[in-house]
Amino acid sequence: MFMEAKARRQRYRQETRSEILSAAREIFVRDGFEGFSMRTLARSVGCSLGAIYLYFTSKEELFDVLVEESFVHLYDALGVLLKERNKDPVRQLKRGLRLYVEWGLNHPSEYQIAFVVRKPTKKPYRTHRAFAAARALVKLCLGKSKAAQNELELRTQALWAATHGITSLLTQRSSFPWVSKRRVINQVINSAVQGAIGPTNRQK
Amino acid sequence: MFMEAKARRQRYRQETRSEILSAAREIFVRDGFEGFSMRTLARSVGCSLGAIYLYFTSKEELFDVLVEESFVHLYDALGVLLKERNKDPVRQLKRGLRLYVEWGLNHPSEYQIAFVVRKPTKKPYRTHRAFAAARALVKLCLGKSKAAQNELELRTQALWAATHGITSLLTQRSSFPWVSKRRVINQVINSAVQGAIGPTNRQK
DNA sequence: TGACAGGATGAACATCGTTCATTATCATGA
DNA sequence: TCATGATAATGAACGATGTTCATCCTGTCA
Repeated sequence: MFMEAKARRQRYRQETRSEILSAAREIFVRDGFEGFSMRTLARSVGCSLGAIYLYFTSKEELFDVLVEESFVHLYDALGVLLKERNKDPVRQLKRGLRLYVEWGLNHPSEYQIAFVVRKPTKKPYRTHRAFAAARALVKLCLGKSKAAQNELELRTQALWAATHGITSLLTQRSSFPWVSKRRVINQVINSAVQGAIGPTNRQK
Repeated sequence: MFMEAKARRQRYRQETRSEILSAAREIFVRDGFEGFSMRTLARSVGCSLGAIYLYFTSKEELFDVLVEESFVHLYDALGVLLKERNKDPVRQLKRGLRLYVEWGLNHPSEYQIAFVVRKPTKKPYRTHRAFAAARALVKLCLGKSKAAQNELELRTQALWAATHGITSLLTQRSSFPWVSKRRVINQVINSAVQGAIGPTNRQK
């Protein structure tokens, strides 16, 4: 009769917290990053403006949670790839990168916040799981070549940079006269993967 | 005795406009994008807040001019490359891309505004001269191969995307544990160029 | 019933970009 | 020389933003 009250309190608290989050996500997806305001959020939730600050210390923290939540799905999708050991690692790697790009196209606002808007001085998002998956696949592709394995980190970073480039441009400047979004994605990924798993013949 | 006054007016106007621009650039470079406010600008210039709106219709237009000014130097540097016809076009292309990346590293705020922050829905898309320069060099590299030339635009776009990716990441997340900025840049550029001038063996 | 803890409120603060009625400045025409 | 008209410049104001806080309301336990 005394823990019960506290538990119910906490449960209720968690509940309204989720309501705020889902309302925030709806506005965020619909109106984008600049269409979002704490006041419209409060109106949508049906509570006062100050109430939101009882559940989130700031707008930034709210976005952190929102983006982190969204990234989980990407993590999961990429994690599945790693488990399929029987497939050709190069094809797996390309599939993973395509998943990454497509996820960015489907979640432009989240991608923008995670890699663009956010100040890098804050704690980074846990994008490293996706990065780790890429590194593991590159390692598989490189095989037993010692020279290439020594460049594993370098090659993975470059691979990620190129993939991020096309993702960022397609989400941010979708009105650019792309010859074909799908073909450009493939061209970028194929080139980057080829370079990542190729020989270490870089001059100087 | 009558055009003279008008001319002096215009000269003076141009002068204060330049003063505003240079003060704005200073604040912009020092405090970044969010440290910038029209009020601090007015204080720095030594005029009232409203006065700035006599010379620029909005903060956005002011940034447009600022960024456009900065880009001119990049254009010039890349334009020189195109004039040196005797060199190996592949090396020229790589040099141009490295120039592009380095320019981004030296002008992170401008790069961010031009390709990241800015909404592309404003005035119609004006493909940059830098892109045209890249396309011209890729065309040179491709030689007489008809099949490859048909993919000229595709290959250039992918090349730009990869280069933008590393530029964007290095400027935005310079605290990421890059194995070596210089080596990553080279790895990205070498892979992307190799892919851009390679055969057209892409499956489907 | 009364006391108490915690959720919720709405007014307020500081700041932002932008606008506008008003004033100051100054070269020119009578 | 003085009035006129055009333009530069001002500062107060508007609406909007994120955030805070003193004040209520509400439900739980002795």
